[in-house]
Amino acid sequence: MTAQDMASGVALWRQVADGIERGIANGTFAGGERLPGEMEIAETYRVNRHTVRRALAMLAERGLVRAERGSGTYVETQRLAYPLRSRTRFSEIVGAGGREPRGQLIGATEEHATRELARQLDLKTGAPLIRIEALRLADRTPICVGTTWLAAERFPGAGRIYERARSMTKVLEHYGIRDYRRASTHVTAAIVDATDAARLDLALGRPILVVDSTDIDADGTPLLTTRARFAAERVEFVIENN
Amino acid sequence: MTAQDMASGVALWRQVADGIERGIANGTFAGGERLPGEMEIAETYRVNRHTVRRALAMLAERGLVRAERGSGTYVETQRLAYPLRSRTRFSEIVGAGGREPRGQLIGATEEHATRELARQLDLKTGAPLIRIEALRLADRTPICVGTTWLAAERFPGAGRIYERARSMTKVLEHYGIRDYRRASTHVTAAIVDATDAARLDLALGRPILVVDSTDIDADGTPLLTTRARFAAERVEFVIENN
DNA sequence: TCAAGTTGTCTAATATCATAGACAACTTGA
DNA sequence: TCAAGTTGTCTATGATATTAGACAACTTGA
Repeated sequence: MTAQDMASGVALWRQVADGIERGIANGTFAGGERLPGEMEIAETYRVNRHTVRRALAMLAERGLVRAERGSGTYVETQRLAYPLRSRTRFSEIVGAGGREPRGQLIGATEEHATRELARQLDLKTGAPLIRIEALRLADRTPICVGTTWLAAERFPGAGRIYERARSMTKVLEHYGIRDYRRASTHVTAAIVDATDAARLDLALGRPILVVDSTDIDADGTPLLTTRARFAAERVEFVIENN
Repeated sequence: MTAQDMASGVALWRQVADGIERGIANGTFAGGERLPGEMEIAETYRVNRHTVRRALAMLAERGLVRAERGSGTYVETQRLAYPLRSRTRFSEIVGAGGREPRGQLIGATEEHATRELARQLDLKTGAPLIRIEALRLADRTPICVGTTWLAAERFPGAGRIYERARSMTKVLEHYGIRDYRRASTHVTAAIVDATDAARLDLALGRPILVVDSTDIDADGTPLLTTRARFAAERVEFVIENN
């Protein structure tokens, strides 16, 4: 313990915790990676192992790391802070966190509107729909799979356009819609099914967040409705109360 | 002491000191003004008077406040926090502190390069130089006098241009240099001489900080070298370690 | 299976942090 | 001059932070 540290007014364990957190934030310790052993950390910070343990306990409580007895302490895969607002796009959210957003088309098919889908899109039951299945990733980590339904009459060939653009915003732009917003958002939770588990690279039995949302244009006309399934352990919805 | 404070890892006296320092920085407590009494501060922060005293002792040691027995504790004339980075300009630093930066040309003359100046500017000994002497102030307080040397062949008439622009950045822009950066910075201390004492409005015998620096362009070619003398009691250099 | 290395959990001693009270020394204004 | 209010200094006590050592429980790879 140096004289500087003694006069700093910041506890040693806190300094160690801050240092490790910085390392996680700037990529020195990547998500899922194993941290140096407690003894090694203690030596690098010239501090007792118990002090390191206290720092790690704080980081563990905040969910940044996870200790595994006998093995080591690992950087928890960083949860994506996902604000639920009316005008944010997946790419913006991921980009804001310094990660690269990716989109991947799983498939586009045609089907007919169920009563529920018809109600949400303000169509008649049985109306032709385009169903787009897409996977969204941050860097190489799958975040969510989303199923989007659009009216086939208004958006003919939307599936092929999404395949090239890989962005629903750009698909709507192709049809001349530059301004749209979230009309409603419903969030619930479930257990992942086998299909989504494979797509999301999730173990069976893991929880997912299910988000049903409908987007409308400036006139209030429904454009599309989406059911997105998020890997709960990789995302954290943020509702801002201002 | 709340549960939050206990787990923060930051000592109470440090929190109080930071709070008072913030108050000084944002103008809640102006320079020269009397702080609330120790008892009053203790009550506002809900801590013991001794804890406040420790906070004030730290601030006093850093020169931000000065205690006067029987009277009170007063805010010392604010020291300018001056970051030593490769791309910051005097005007930006002063402006960031909410003060108005001013520059004042003392004089511009021609002279020949000494061996040392030639080495720094990558010229031959005896090469013609332009020597610009300038005073820099924050609001009405002199902060430093700087002597800048430029190669006369590359920057003909730089003195007159500085006189109008009052900014070395703008002088370089005039010669088509939009990007330049600090190549080296050397800091030492000395006692002010009579000439600089008058310019800086400093008492004789007061310490100054002497900063020798050389700026280079994007290609690494030396553009100018400067010896700046700062009134030590009005400035505090900040070196960020990240 | 075993050795080496890891995290988890005890006990213990020392240093620092924070509170509490009392009084001295000093300044200020009535 | 004097009372009120200020900072300076001392003692004392309990809580927290930090270090130190030992051992258990567990994982990993040879």
